[in-house]
Amino acid sequence: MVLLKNLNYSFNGYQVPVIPKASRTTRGRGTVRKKSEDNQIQAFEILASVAGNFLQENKNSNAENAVAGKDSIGFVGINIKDKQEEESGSFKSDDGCCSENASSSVSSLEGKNNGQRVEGCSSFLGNRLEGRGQNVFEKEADGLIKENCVNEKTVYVTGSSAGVSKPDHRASKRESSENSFEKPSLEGLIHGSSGRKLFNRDDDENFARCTQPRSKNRNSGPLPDMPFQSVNSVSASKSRDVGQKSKNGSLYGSDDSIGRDNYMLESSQRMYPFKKRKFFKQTSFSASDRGSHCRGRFDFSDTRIDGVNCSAAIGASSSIAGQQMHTGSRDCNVKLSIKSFKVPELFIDIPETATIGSLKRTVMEAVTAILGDELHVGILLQGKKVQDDNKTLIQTGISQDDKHHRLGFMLEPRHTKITPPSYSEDLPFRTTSLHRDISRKPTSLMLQQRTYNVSQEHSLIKFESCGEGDLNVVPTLADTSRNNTMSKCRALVAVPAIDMEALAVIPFCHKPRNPDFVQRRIRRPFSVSEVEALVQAVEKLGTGRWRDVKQCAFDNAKHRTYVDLKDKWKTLVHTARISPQQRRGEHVPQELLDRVLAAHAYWSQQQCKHPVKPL
DNA sequence: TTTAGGG
DNA sequence: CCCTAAA
Repeated sequence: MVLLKNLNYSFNGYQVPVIPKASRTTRGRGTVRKKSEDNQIQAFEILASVAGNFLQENKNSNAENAVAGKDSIGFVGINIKDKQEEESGSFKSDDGCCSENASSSVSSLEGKNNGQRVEGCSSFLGNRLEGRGQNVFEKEADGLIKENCVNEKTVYVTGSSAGVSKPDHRASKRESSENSFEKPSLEGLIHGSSGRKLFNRDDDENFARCTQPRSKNRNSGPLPDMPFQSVNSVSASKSRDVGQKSKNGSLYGSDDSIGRDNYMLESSQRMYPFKKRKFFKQTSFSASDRGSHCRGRFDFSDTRIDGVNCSAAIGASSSIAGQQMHTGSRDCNVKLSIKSFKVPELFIDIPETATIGSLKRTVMEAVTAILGDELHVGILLQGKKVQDDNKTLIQTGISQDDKHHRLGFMLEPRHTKITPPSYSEDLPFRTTSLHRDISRKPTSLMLQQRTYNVSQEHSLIKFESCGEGDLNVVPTLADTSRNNTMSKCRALVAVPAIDMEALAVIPFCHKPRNPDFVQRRIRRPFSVSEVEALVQAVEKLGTGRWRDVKQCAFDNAKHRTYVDLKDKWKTLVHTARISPQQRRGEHVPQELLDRVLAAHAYWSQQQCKHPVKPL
């Protein structure tokens, strides 16, 4: 979560594909695989996780206190016909404060018109229901749909496919976010707003800070006893073109916005969320089925309701595809298919002097953060949070009286964690010339830092105020600790007191918890900055201590695992060995590649000749 | 959980 | 990036 100042842009309806997150981080094509098919809540959670959606609390007029993500995003609604007003009362807050947690309903739609389309409907807090393909609710002429109560965040979708979409609430007076949700193009989506909040952002560059020599904190354990000199000599021997070059540092001068742009482009292109082959075997539809239609059926009790065309929106900004529930004890499968969904509304704060490239990147990060990982899916049943993951749907009563079972999902941050980066200063491998390079960060980075600084001043979050507004929690065994007040209130994006580095830290983090589904992580190319950080860390720690490398240089980059670093190193070595013409992707400065080779050579020797030192 | 490598 | 055998 980042609370930024400067220029504020809000992006409405930035459409993104559903990106389920697996154990670690990610986005991108991914696979959602279901291993077991029991209809447990857990399964629901996973499915739900596929469609994430955040609700950006946007109504806080007080910029200083603006907190994004304090609301969990409620999205998927299954067979919910009744308004949640009654229930929502318990967690509703007049000022949009975090008291109401995720369970509040943003709007309730009752889709009854098959085949009708709804576009740009329902924008609560900037969230939009995305009507794509067929089977979407038609937006009502009067535009009611898009007027939703800001405080209510869950969109309920009726399973039946008949009727007219209609909002139950219409409190929001936001108009700005109206119907501009189609494309993520900056022009179309940005609209200046002021002093508003923040959003999650990923920490692509966090490592950078960690990389910089700072007070020690060696969690990594003892560093190799490598004589500084010898190291130097090693690299020096190979270099002259290696170490020496670094003093120029020109490599960082290159505007990496280019890379960023590519990155964005690439990202957008790889938004494809799942691996078709693995996605939800039981269902007939594939992830590629972008149209948001749902052929699911709801079957509570004995009555079956064909949910053809029930698609509609998934909560706040997601589109749901299909669902199916059976009552029986044997054949009861509940199927959900959540297609793409839109990112609610992103607020970006960026200095006027920022470059377009950095803006793009910022947006990218914001989106990434939102779709990233660390999300926790909550299941709401009749407005109450179901916390026992082990209960079956039946036990929970979800597959019974359809009238009373309003099932909803919400996304919320797992828990916030801020890990100050650490980095030991002595580099056994490099000489000071390197430090110079390292310290010289790319423009974009600087920009970011500034941004962070700014936000730092305004990132005060009040989780405290989350006390009572909580949902009525269905008393269950599991997850209690994790889902108590704190986390509940924090909703998707909590903004803890931030500091430069903390900002970079992903606001929510969670552990993989649904082993049933595995999704491929989205590809996230290493930026030059990251490569630099990696190189530096490896120079210092060697090639066999990825965990330490991770801790030292990428501790805050949750999306980079030590395995990733190891893999990256592997590719870097390879890259360094091939001709520049053969290299692809963002160009890594030759200087860095040289260092890679040098370090690789050095540490290889160290490894082979155990305690022996090279040269 | 980490490493180390192949895929 | 993923998957895994080993450690």
